[in-house]
Amino acid sequence: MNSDLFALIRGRVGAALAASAAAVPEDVLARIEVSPPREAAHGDMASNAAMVAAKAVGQPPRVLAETLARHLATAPEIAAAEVAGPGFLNIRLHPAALHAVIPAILAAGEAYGDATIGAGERVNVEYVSANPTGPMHIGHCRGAVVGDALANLLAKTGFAVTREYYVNDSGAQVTALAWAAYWRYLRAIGSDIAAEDFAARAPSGLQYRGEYLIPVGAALAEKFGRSLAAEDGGVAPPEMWFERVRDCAIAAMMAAIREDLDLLGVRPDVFASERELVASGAVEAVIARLAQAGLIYEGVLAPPKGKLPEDWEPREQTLFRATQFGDDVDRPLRKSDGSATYFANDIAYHADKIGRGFTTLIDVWGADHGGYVARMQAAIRALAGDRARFDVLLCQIVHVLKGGQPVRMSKRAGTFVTLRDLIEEVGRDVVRFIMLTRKSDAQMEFDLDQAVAETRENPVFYVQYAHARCRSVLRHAAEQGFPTTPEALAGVALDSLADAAELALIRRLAGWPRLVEGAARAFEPHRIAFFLYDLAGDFHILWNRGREAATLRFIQPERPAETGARLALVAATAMVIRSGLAVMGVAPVEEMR
RNA sequence: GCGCCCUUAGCUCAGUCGGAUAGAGCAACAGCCUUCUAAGCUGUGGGUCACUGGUUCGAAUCCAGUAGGGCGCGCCA
Repeated sequence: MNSDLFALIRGRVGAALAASAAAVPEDVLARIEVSPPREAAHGDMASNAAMVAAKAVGQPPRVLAETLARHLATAPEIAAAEVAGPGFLNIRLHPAALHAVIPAILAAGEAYGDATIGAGERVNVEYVSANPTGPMHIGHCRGAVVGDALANLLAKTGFAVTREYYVNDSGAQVTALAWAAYWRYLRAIGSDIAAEDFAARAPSGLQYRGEYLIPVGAALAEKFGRSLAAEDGGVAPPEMWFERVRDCAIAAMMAAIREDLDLLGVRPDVFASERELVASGAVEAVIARLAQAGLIYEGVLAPPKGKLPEDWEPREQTLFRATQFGDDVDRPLRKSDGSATYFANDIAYHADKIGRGFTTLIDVWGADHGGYVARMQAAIRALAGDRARFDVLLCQIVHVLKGGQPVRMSKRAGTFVTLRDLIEEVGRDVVRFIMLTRKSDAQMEFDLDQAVAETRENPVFYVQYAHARCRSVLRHAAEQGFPTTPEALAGVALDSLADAAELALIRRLAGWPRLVEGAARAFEPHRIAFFLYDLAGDFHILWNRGREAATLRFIQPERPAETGARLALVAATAMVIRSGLAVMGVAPVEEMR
């Protein structure tokens, strides 16, 4: 059977429509849905087909629906189809059709729900891309998890996914990092130069004062001795030390970031270096391309409307005609010293991705970069027209709560919560799960107390608990001599599964492929978390029924046939939970401690 | 001032390319259980989907405007 029951029935509806009416346009067909009904009393599935197609067919919705219902009633899976409301088709399935979901799951394993909508299209998901200027903190964490889960989701639905991290190892922030590391170096070789005195001598002050650079200073002292300092152990001219210190500092920061990512279970396929990109000439090449296309000019931008910045003065700049591609203003590509802006580098980077053969580019950014989306969109349209699709997922800020109080984070005060701290406090799987319990563009509160609570309030616990219960049942059954392998359970008779709670659980399982596909199309990995929470709820209900009525327990030693059917259902449930957790990058637990 | 995102139950949030009587958890209230399958279970109340207008068979969903919140706004990345 088709392993997506909803897709199967949608096919039946399509066939019924083809048999009842003249050709219906493609765009109308595409709008036909077969979905779970809001009310369980409406049956197993509902379709809007008659309402959607009524106009094209030239019949009132209810009349068309009656015709479709008659055709549908002849389909082997369908027990009844009736018309309701303004023209809904309510479809009731034969129990056997629902039951067939279970062996399909057991046969497919974690691959149940895999789809082919990606058709092998090459997608590049760029996420995290934290500047290599310090350890990762909570602010980076959400984007890392969302990007990683999205990549998993797209891979599951047939896209050829590359996970990429863009290393901003060029520019002012990295220069500031080099100076900060140099200060730590001077301290390491015995200089007592104070932070304020050093800041006065560094071109952009001393921006990174965190203790995490102390080991970098020590390593520099170890490697270079006093050779990077002036005779008196003070600040030497940058030509003497800058590149070596910078490279060393970046390497140390990237090593730390990779460790942090690894703790989180994030392992990018590609680390793309901005500095290498610039060195390769790609930026000048892409500016030349745009110039050739007539999309660059020297001009003066109008000041922002409303209140004028204090230091505003008109300046002539090299501008990209972003307004031709939907942006509000044209955007500068060069600073006044002639060097490229970050935007110019980023255009070159995205052009590079397109050049590597990706046709869908997805960037996961912090919400503070929201104002940047339109110009990047414009640049990509200018370069690739409609040959490449570009989407940005903006991740809103995460507020951390402890004891009901917000945990204030300040780099300067040194109180920011690092990713490592967070993982050590609640665990990697909890971090990943919680980060996916909100739409990415909604603000989120991360309640440290709730994250480790063992109650229904904690979705991680609730879902893991359902999986552990499933596994526990299967372990007990195996001890009592019941077959519990997927192969064995895929062959058992399932007729006895007729309880309302059992059928509700099966319906939920049947919806997994549909959910996966929808989440992938919308780039919304958080839907997986909500689905698993609901699925866990359905399972827990069934489990609790057994507390009251012994005959509803999964294992019935005197009734091997019913037990087999229930074990198959339990095994299928565990499999779908595993499958969902795999997308989220969370490891399923076999038992609760 | 302009642009983007957001506004759904007391709280935190779901809500599928527009679909039927808008859902869940928490909190509140009322019962049950006091056990063994494992950290309780069942039920009830609670909504002008920020507001106003529009599109249509049908709008929380799309469009326009208003109010409130977040983010951003020429050589930071």
